[in-house]
Amino acid sequence: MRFETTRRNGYARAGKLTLDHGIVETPVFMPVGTNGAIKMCSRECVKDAGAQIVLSNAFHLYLKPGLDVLRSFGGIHNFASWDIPVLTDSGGFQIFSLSKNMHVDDEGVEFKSPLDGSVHKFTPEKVIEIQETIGSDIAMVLDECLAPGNDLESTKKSVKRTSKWAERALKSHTRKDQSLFGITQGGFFEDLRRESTAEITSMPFDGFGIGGLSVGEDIDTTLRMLDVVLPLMPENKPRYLMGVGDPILMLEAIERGVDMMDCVLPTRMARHGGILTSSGRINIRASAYEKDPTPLDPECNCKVCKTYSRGYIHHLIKRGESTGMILATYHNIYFLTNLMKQSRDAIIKGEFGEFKKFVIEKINNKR
RNA sequence: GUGGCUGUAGCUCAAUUGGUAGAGUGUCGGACUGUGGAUCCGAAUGUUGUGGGUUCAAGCCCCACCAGCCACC
Repeated sequence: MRFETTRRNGYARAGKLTLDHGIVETPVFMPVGTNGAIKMCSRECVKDAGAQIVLSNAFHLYLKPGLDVLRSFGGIHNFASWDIPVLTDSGGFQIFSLSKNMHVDDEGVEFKSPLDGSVHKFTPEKVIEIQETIGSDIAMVLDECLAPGNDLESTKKSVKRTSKWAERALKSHTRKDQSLFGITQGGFFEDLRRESTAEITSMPFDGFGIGGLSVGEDIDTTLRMLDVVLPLMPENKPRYLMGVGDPILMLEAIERGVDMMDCVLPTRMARHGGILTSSGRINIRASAYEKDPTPLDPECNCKVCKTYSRGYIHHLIKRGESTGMILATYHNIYFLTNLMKQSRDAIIKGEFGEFKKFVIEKINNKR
């Protein structure tokens, strides 16, 4: 892996990430395909919508189809016929989001499969093994992502644990053609955020994730944490803000120096009729769009917006037609990849501040 | 034609011995951020087929009518 920042505008950066399966221009949005597919979007559509890299998930792929199948195909690229870079999340987030059936200790995480109730144990080493089998271009270490509301003491303990896990992950990682990212945590305590960032970034990872944000806290808190953390991160390595896909928050993150982001929100929302537009989010199910002949976003140049009306997609989504979900998903992915591309262009021109202000004002005005 | 059953929210149905109607679904909004096409939250909706009667009180009891279904001639 090679990463270079080609241009900077304040703290915002335009960069280029070179991976075995392709070059990724940053800032970048990465659509999420947990099970080896972006829901409602074929590989062709994903690429067509502008995605340069996609996410998958060690936790889910390990459960199904399982390592045997992945091994027999020689990894996710061959299995899913994905010829673009793939990043796999470790499953750390699942500890948090599926915590009812999990038990965490210093050794690792024991959990019951939500699919069949079987018991499994993830350790930092196991999660590396899984991701090496998957063969993703970028692997993430196992971390512990706490829910908001944890006190200082338990968060501190969690930060220590995440650091220890990071060391173990580094030691067990063998594939030279796979990059490994560490993940910083720290809840909503500035000191712990600093501590975690210092510890994790002192280790020889290829890049660094910022975890545990956008998990229910308000946006001011998120931004405060970013303000604390980003200046402490190495200039020469990519920074990945995990789980953020709100346009405004993405722009705020880019302004502070974030290079990569992923989120299920745009694709999940699309399936329920949530459409991202340049003048804010709309719910296409609303009866106001029943007879609307205009495109989802009049300012969008994507294929869906050039072809279909709001009224038609309103009808399809309300009827649960997968075609409606497919069209909405395509548009939302296009919208975010396009927003990233525009951000990049603005950074290169040295106009990111103005660009961000313009976009955010437009989104806020219409609502 | 005769006998029986049924008629309650758009739909499918609840409502202990008569005490002034609820649920699911659908509809209309909203939430969702390292993926549940999942889920959650909020809202609206009925002169209980029609017309009478009994009763302090009727979706429940009585009568007539209407509609649908079943059975038998």
